[in-house]
Amino acid sequence: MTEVRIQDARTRAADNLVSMFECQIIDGTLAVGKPLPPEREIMQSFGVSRTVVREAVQTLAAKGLVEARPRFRPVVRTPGYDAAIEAVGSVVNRLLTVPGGVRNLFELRIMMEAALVRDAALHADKDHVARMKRALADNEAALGDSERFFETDVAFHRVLYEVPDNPVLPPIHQAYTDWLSSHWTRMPRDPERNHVNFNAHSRIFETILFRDPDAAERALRDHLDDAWNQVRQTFEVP
Amino acid sequence: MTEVRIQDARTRAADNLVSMFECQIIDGTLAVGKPLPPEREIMQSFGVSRTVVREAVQTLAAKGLVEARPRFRPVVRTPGYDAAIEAVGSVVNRLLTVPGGVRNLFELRIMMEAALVRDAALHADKDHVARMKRALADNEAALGDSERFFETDVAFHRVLYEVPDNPVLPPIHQAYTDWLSSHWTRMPRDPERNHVNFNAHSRIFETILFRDPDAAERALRDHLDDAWNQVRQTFEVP
DNA sequence: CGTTCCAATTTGGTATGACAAAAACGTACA
DNA sequence: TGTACGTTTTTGTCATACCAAATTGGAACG
Repeated sequence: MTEVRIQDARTRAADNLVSMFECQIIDGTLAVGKPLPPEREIMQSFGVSRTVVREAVQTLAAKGLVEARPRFRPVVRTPGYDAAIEAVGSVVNRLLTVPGGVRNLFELRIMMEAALVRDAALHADKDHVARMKRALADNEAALGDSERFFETDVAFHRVLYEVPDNPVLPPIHQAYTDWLSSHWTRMPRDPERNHVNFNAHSRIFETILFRDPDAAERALRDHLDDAWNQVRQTFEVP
Repeated sequence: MTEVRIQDARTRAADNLVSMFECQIIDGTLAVGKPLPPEREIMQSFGVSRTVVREAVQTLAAKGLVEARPRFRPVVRTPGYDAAIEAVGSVVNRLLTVPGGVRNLFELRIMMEAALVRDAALHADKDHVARMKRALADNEAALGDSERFFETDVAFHRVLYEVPDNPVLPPIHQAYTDWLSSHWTRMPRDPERNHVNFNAHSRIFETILFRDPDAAERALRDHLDDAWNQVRQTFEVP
């Protein structure tokens, strides 16, 4: 009985296993939500040791293809854009520590949200507008409570990511807030700033209502530039 | 000698090790480019078995924090936005297989490049314009060679990602082309389409020269929408 | 017939030891 | 000084063992 060994000296068995699993996950042989076979079963069917199997599974989990809670069987993760975001978490966190890292990411966010408000000004329908209006009302109601104001602030911006109806966008917003929030929360919260931010949100909303993309972009850039200036001292040491 | 065990029943030792390494990498204890300590040394200093150490290292590699060539010591990777892109590769590939996955990603690209040409029309300096001009010339020179035309096509678009001078953007362009190229290359290449695309590029370039962001965005959207219509039949089965 | 509860079994997490092959190292040699 | 060779590390993999937690199966019970 000759074992089929796809393995020369310069490839790890675990990596091959990972590739196998990736294929089986993509083509549906391993169905979403279903657990992987037991490790001992895998090692038999692939003719490798359990060490290799475990390393492979660990890698799959790190890549975000399976969800592996300790002591439970790893289950094939439902393909979602949030998994993708999660997979980059570690690297991004590292990038944020290098000089200019936060700034680069924040500028990307500005650019993206500028595009989003333009899109909203042109294409937002009644439902989107209603959601924005509601988010704005929540925002106003929380003017006195800085903690809640932060939440409603995030929620207002999130609506912008929902307008184009592209499932990639909301997870991106989630990622931005996750990654940048630690820098934001260090910022001193005072009610006066809440008012400034709320007014900025109102202006953005108005420009969208007026279907004026240029004004919308300008309002948003003013808002985020201002926000950036508030936060920059927190971690920039010039 | 009491071992310090940060470990209750519901956390894996390997995961803790990964966290430790992540911290040490971020705070510079593990310098960039330097190899990790030998596995046997790690297992002693952390009081875990080699199995655990190997799983941790494998995970670090999957996350893109270290580069682990087989048989070589894993070296701490230089923090780059390309590493982040690479980390999501597996998940994205999977997303591209689900219905509408390619379309979602392509629309994100359209939105982003629309923002980029607007920015270029407003802020591109002489150097950027020169690079675009050159890329366009290469593009024209390759009109007869579909293989080379594709390369110069990509190169032209890349310049757009270089204008804002944000190091996040070029890797994003790289990611787009990596992820979508497999779908593009299946498209029939005929010289006539090359001409159409070249003309579209020319138009985009002109509008940027004229400092007309609206026209630039329109030209780019026309270009990419057209490209999308060409590719859609390749993988859409309506 | 359905539910609850307990024990037996399975399975994941970890440790240990072993070995081949490749890399790193040091030494002798040209 | 530079190169070739042999020794020592070190990685990749396997086999085995053990514990504790999770799963399973069935018995007891309502």
